[in-house]
Amino acid sequence: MWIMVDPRSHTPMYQQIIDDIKTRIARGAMASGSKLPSIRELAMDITINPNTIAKAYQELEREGVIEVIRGKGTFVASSTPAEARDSARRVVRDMLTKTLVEAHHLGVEFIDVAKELERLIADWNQAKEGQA
Amino acid sequence: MWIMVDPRSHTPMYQQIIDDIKTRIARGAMASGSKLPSIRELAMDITINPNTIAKAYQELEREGVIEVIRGKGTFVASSTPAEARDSARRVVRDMLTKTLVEAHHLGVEFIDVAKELERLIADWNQAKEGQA
Amino acid sequence: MWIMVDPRSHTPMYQQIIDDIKTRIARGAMASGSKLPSIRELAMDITINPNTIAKAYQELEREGVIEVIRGKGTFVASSTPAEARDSARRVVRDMLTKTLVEAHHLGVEFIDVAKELERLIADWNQAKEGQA
Amino acid sequence: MWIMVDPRSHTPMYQQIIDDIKTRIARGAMASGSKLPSIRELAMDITINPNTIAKAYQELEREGVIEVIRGKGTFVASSTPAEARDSARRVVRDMLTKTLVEAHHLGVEFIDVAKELERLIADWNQAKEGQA
DNA sequence: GTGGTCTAGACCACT
DNA sequence: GTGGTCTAGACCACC
Repeated sequence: MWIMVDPRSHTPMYQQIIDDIKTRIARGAMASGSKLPSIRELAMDITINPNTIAKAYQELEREGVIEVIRGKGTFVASSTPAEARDSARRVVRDMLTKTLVEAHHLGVEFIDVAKELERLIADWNQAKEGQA
Repeated sequence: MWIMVDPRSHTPMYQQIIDDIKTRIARGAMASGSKLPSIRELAMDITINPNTIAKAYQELEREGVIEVIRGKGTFVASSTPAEARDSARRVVRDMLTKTLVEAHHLGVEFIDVAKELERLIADWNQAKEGQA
Repeated sequence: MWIMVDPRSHTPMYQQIIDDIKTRIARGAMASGSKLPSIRELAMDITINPNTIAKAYQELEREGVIEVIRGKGTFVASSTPAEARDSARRVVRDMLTKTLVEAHHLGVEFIDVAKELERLIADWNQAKEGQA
Repeated sequence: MWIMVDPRSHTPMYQQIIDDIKTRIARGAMASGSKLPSIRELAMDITINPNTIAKAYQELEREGVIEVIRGKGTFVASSTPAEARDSARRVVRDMLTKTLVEAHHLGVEFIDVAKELERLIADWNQAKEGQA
């Protein structure tokens, strides 16, 4: 796996790995049940401390995004964990609100934010169809 | 001022203050040129160390959100959309992308994200009119 | 006098006044022996606290740039104070060094710094001739 | 590292540290990617509070002069001339103008300022070759 | 009165 | 080990 991590970034490396894997799954690049590289394997690939990978995997498991099967490996979980359903809307709304605040201070019109979102969704869906 | 800070949160307190103030300004709750509470005053109010407030104010000034007038106090800057309109778009797009990734994992449909955004913008504009 | 002071700037207002007056004299806009506005007069003009003006004048007198004649007013001093001669070169060299350091970090070539300096000197001399 | 800081100076200690490090890098005394002393280490050396060093390092990182790698240390950034080439010129011009103003008051001829600058550049380049 | 700097010493997150 | 955050309390410069 060709994960890119930037040690200079202020977001911790383990978080970057989490974000990267979540994005892949979300984009459809990794299907449910597909196998993730082992910790040691991935650590070699991106020359990073295995502990850092382990921490990322641990957190992803905690969030229900991946599943660890002892002796077999780690796999993309089948679907959204049930308990998260409730807070989902709130999380999304908070992120959108932060985006609007930032847009305001950067002088970007709200209408342009909405347009940008629609464009991103369109691109996304198109990419998924391409993979199907 | 009734800023709420959670000392247990993972985002640093000074950052929470920054976010809070930026949100207020973006929402129109604090007009251009209006005075912010003095560092010591705010520190008393939310029982936090003045240095922490000072750090937040300094960062806000660096971002051009507020202005410091020596010996007088700190004030909301007259909105400076700045020259960096290009990078602004990129920032917004990145935030939206992260939101979509998160939405996917939480099982929220993209169409609902778009609807939520439109609802937020509508609320926002309405609130601003209410203040005018 | 039409001094421009920016209360938002991080350089203190009294220092801005000092810099402004020194620049005028250097540029030849104020000749030796010419009278400066009184503290109260200037304070009214730029709507600033008289104490701030007083501090600027005091510092300028200390540096030998202006002279205060009791009951008459304050005037541009005749020439460079004698004692400063020694350290003059060092001060200029330090300022140039700082400029080079900054230029390096900003990615400006040294040759361009030298060219810029020559251009500035040329402009300056031309302006002076225009006034003569 | 043998940084000299004068606690009695009017320019804050953290700024003196910033200036010193920027000068070293510009002079070529510290190459891209080389490691800076850790905050605590440097704090011990010059018997100064670690927080003061931290503030200097943070500002240097903000300016893109150094890079922080979490848990590893801080390193000289690979020279980033950045996109702001335009404003760079303005900064340099302003510094040169201030230098000329000061030179005039100190009785230093402009031609001597230009000569001094050329001498400094020559010395600088020579020193860099010596290190290569 | 305002914000800016510095110290001493603590605790935490990341690698 | 590294840097980042926070506190308590001090002193200073500016207006």
